[in-house]
Amino acid sequence: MYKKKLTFAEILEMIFLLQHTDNKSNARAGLIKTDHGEIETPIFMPVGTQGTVKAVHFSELEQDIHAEIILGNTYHLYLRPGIDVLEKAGGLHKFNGWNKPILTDSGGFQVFSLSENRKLNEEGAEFRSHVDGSKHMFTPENVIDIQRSIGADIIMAFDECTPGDADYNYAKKSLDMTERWLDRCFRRFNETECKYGYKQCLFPIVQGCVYPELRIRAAENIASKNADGNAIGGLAVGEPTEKMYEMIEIVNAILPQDKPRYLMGVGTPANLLEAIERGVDMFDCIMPTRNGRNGQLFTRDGIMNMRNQKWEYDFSPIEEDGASAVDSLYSKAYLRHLFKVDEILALQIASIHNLA
RNA sequence: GGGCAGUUACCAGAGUGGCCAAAUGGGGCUGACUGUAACUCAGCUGACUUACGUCUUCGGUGGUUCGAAUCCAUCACUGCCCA
Repeated sequence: MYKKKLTFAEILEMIFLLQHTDNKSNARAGLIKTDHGEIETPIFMPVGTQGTVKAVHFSELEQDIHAEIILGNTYHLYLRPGIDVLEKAGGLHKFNGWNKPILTDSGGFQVFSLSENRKLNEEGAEFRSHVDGSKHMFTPENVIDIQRSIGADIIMAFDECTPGDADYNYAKKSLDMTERWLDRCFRRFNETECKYGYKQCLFPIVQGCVYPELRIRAAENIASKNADGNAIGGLAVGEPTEKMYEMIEIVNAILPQDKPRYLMGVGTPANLLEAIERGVDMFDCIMPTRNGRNGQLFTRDGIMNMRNQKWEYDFSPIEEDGASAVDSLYSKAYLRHLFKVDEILALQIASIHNLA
């Protein structure tokens, strides 16, 4: 239980204020401070790969969904609109008009998802653009530079997101390289600064696939970096869900208590709750927006495909304003259903607060 | 009244003697989606069957043929053109 009273100066210094911890689980409630505002954790961060959260207006994000931070993606923003455009605009916040915190993923996930379009080597990853086939090189150094230009509040180390079914040897070699890349990321990060006058922080990413030995090694290495926050990557990428939970437990036992823990790319409502219980503070996932666009909801009665006839829909509590765009409707309905989970979390977190 | 074209599954529309229960779209049904190359993808969509398979279909009827959605005759209907 975190009981130390902090001075105002101390609070200002901290990026993460751990407010309460649960005594029955590893769940915590905290506050992340950035120059674009505060984030209450546990937090789900909607994904806005290309600078905009698909099918959801910023006004909806703020007023209906109460998003406190959104994601952008280095690879996608680098290709379009391009770094020169973003720099000219004064960074992504100015470019897209989102004045709250932003986190950018490094492109490590594209190393995984666009694996047919890239070649990996020690130097970095050579990509062929999925847009026009042009060749581009991503290295730990230029990925940091690009993220400096994008100007997100939280930026991510460049890693290889190892597939969930990788064998031990591959996973180990992959982790070895990710760790070397991490050192290069920090070096570059420390010798550069934000271009727009506010603070950026760099989160390293724990890899190691489903192998406890590798995860432990990775977590220990990353814990020693004393970063402002730490991420767990390479999960929900093909491994069994139980393995994912097991890895989270192993890693969170090692990662610093007093820094936010970010489980990348996860996930389903159940995944969120399970991970919060294991001490995760931050999440992102494309699932709400994609499933929203594809008409699928999570309900307490199970998965619901909204385009199927057997369901009778009652949009009345959702559509007070009579908006007509069907895809927007799906997304909003979905997002609200998902963020109903937030209500459950809110209750849990409230109970944690009461215990304090 | 004359001439021409056509009628195929829920709809549109291929198919012009056997490899056809019949391409492809749409529609319908059902899944999937986890740091977003995906407002996308996959399966099913004549009947019975878990399946193998069997049966009934291509406007109606009657033929030709070992075999017909496909050829012939005839009837019905639709569209266009000329009177």
